[in-house]
Amino acid sequence: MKLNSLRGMQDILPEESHVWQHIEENARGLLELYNYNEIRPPILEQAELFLRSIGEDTDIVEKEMYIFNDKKGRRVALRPEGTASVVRAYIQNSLFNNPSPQKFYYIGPMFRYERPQKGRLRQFHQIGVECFGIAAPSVEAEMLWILKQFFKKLNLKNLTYEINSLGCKKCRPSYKESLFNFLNHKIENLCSDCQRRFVKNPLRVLDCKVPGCREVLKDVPVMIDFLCNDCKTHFFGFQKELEDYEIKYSVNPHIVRGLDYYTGTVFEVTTTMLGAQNAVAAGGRYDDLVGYFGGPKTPAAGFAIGMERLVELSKDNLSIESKKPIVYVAYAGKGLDREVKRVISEIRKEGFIAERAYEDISLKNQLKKADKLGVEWVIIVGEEEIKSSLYKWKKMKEGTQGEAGLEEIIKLLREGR
RNA sequence: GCGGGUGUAGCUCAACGGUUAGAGCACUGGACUGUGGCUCCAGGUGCUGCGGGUUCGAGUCCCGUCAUCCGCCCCA
Repeated sequence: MKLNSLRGMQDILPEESHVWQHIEENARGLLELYNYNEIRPPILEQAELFLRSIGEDTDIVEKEMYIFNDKKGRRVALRPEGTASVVRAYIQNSLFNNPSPQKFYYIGPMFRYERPQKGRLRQFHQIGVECFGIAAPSVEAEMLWILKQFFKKLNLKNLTYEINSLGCKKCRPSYKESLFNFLNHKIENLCSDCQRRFVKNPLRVLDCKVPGCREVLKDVPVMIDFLCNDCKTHFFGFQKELEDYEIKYSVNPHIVRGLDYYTGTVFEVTTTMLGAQNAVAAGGRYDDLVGYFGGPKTPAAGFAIGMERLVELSKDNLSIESKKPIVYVAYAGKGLDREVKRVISEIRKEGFIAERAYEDISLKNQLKKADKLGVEWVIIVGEEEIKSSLYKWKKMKEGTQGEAGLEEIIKLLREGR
């Protein structure tokens, strides 16, 4: 019986994991410069955490959650996103008693039970960032700035920055009412999906791509026109900051986001290079969520980057230093294992990735293996060499070889690096 | 959850419904017992995704199923 990985769950093999490591190292380095520090919440949480934060009527909760009962019958779920867990950790550990702002990042797997396609998997990975305690738009503006820096480091081009404001508890209801009234007598003109959306979550109709719906939506009221004074001030302040950072953005009133907890600012970074899955990073403000979960009323904002999409976009324009071995230590003759271990361990001590034969094979085959590994140097240990304390070295590419003591060989390796 | 494409060796792909299913690359060993690449030889390369059906005969046609890819929904 052949065992395969589950649908939508992929192995990240060494060749690609080097790209992942490169991206992750860049992300950590950059985020820590902005005083974001890593938090590692569990991957499994009480299902209710997600049900309540993301929203019962969202697609994520309705059909995409990995949710099941554990041995004690508790409802648990694999996290479909990171924010809810970080909010939970923030409250549970009373981190609101630490000086504000509290800033976190995480890198790890998320799970959504969806139909896989290009750039979309059931287990996927996000780099997520959350900032608690600051209401000013400078937080989310800096987030876009960080994203821009990050994408620049990874050599990514052709990215679009779009922003919107979803309003707050005060102003969103009047907008929703206006939207409802607008759509209510045009409902026959909407596609079947939108008719369903209209009942469950009318905001969703806004980003429908069906031409007929787009036509209906031509003069649809937009949230921005309904923002209360506070939200308006915040949104304009946000845009002013983006201009300070010289980030080219556009206001897209149809961005609604798939999670219910967003308030005010939302943003998306998209590309045209990934087929239907165009969002590379997205986020926004969620000023009510901490309070909703019983913490002190705390403004917050965050975003997440899709790792797989990032890897897909960047692997071709990054030159990742290969991690293949530089040196192969071969032996010629029997009973030389101790000496090989001594030599190779000296070489590794110097920081060179080194490989050797682990079982008794001919020198010829060792050379063959060394060649296939693409090593630059082969050091040959034999009885003669032990007697003279001089080892044969061979530079594979040039085919040159010579004899030298271990000290001198290490010097050669250093020079050749 | 819905629609479409594709399933043959580890990989890329051939084979009119008709012998024992092939090629290239990769892999392992040898020719070459202390020297890789080139060449040659030998060799695993395989329940043709799985299960039914049609047929004298199915890798090939039909149905189902699973997997995968692409799209829809939605999202990172």
